[in-house]
Amino acid sequence: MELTERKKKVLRSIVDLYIRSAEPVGSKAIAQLPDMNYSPATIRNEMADLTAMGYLEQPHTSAGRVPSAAGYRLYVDELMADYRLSLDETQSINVAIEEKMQRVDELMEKVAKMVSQATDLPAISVASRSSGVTVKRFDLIMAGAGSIILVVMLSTDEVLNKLIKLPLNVDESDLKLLSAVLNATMTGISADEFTPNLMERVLNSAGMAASLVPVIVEFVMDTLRRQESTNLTVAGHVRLLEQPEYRSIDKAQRVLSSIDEGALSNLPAVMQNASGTKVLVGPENITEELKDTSVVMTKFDIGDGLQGMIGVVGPTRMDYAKVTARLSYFAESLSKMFNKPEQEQLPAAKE
Amino acid sequence: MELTERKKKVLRSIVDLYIRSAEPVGSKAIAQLPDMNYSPATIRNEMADLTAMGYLEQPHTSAGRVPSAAGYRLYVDELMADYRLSLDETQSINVAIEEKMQRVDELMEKVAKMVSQATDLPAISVASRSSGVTVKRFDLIMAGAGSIILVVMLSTDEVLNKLIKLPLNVDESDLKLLSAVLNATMTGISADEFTPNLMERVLNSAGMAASLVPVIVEFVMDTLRRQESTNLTVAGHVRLLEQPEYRSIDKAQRVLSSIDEGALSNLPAVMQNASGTKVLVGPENITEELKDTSVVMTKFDIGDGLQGMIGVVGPTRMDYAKVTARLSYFAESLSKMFNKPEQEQLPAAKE
DNA sequence: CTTAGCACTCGGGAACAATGAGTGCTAACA
DNA sequence: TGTTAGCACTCATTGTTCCCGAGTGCTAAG
Repeated sequence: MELTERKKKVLRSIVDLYIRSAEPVGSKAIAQLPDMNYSPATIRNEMADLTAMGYLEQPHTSAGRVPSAAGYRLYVDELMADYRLSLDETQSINVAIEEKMQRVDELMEKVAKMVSQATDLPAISVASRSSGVTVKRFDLIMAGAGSIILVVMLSTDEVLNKLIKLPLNVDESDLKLLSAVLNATMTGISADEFTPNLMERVLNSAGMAASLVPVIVEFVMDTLRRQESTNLTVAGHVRLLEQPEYRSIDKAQRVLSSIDEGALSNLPAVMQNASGTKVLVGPENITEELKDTSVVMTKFDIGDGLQGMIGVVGPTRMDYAKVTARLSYFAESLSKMFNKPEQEQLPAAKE
Repeated sequence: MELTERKKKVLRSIVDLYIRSAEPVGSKAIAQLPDMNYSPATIRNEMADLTAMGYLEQPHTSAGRVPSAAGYRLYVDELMADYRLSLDETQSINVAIEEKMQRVDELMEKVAKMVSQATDLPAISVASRSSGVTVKRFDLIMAGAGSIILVVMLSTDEVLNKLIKLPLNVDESDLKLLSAVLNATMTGISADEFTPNLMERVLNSAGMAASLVPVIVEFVMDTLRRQESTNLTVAGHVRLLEQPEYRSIDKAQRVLSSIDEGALSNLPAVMQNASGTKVLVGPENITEELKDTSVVMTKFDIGDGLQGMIGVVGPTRMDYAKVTARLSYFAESLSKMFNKPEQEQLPAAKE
């Protein structure tokens, strides 16, 4: 059975009101809305229908109506009006993004904080990688007595290093040999393509510095794997407490600790083949504890084969329109920022 | 007026009981304790005295007594019995510490998580540096078309790097010259010893690669400053909600957000010249919001001029003995771990 | 100095009534 | 046939009252 226009209008109004008030909405309140030219009684009839159809719920006989999960779903998919960001809002988002940032993980942490602040809700962020990472280049630097610095440049242009202190003596030429061997055999190889066989080969041709090889290999494998693992950051947990549905400590605690314990860690997988902004309404969430919690997520492009995701966690009754708008704007601005030609990398030399 | 032995015993018992129950303690409960051979009436008299002296408080006429801040202070300083860690406890702490860790900041994050888990309270951790950090050594690596890797080794033996992409052409020999200049002029210099004068000198002798200098200097200064700034990590916020005193959302929210907003960031300064474990009881805390919250902190040594601090945030009524014991044990184990000869750094080459 | 006894205080919970927002249904109206 | 006014009914919430009991301080006796 298809919904009549009027039913849609009523449903939308109920969700809108409920989002604002967090309290069951009665027929009278709806009837009083400016562009609703019907009496409470008529609205009541519509509400009874919508309840029968599963879009609304009634906490108890003498209370107003509350949207059901199906109601939210419909709202999000069809009914919700676009929210237009005000100039103030876009500006404060832009200012936030302009802050300088360093490494990817630190950056994602900051992004999460910013999103949380912009939405007044806990926010999550992840950076994940579509393709396997490999090493592009090895360098070994002799750094004083018994210290060697290993510098590794990844296929993503990220550079990592490790200080190796070792008791045995190797000299510059040994290192040169070893680094040549490494560059010849181990570049372009992802973590799971590395075989004991290959290890054997490297060891055999490594000469004097062979004892360094296991340390190096371990570091590299560790690094590559770490690059692939997506590390989910959550920021602004506390803001969940501002929401009326979490005024009961028990509930708040359950939700917050399940988040702390990684209940959201499968979100990246869920988003994998989704595009744009995705809304997970209450029961669509995987974990039991989060069943009256919703998640809104958006992807954005970091460049270098890295994909970012930002999202917001909140009560099922959250202002989807507003949240979605802010997230999209954020995502867009971030994409732009990452993909514009890197210019301020090298400011014109002074004088 | 000095406290009699019996008064001390009563006070200690009251605090002990209150720590467990979180509820005002009455004379009867104290009188019933195994080694308390007095009647409730006698205890009442003592309690009246202790109240007059400011060590106890009475929420209302017909309730039991609750320790005042002064009461806790006395308890922590003189009365509290040593808590002995059980074998189970030490073991689980050891297991936690054995986990492998990488960079210092990541490490401190993990430590905070561990401490929080071990104490069932929110935990904080900081690593701070007593002396200024300087650069020990510069290396520049030519990494393919227009890419240069800057590798910097700090006085702390930490190694950092940055990829510089630049449009202009420099060759190996230019880089050699520049790195020689850098090593000659800018090593051993801390962030605030760097003068425009020095910058001038470096620029003049840098030759072809002079346009790299500003980027390098900016990175180095940034890095050095970042090394000095102490970054405070908080973990396990949620556990605060388990405590009965934070069952009121408003209170919990106030405390949690003031923590989130950095209310604890001056703790390192407070600890600076303290030694061992320090307990900050309620009102001794600086921020208004944290006035019925206490903090227990311990220092430990990371080596390389780095100093670690771990601590716990909880209600003023917290089990100081237990918390202190766990913290000290943690601190000790961490110190040991960091300062033992680095051996597994280089496992014997296989075969 | 210790303790039994007792009158007194007062917070918290149970029981109960009043309030009012909201509903569903029926009947009248356009 | 769709809309609306009217009305009886439901039920969560709020306020009131009352009672209970834990705990106290004081006094007087041991």
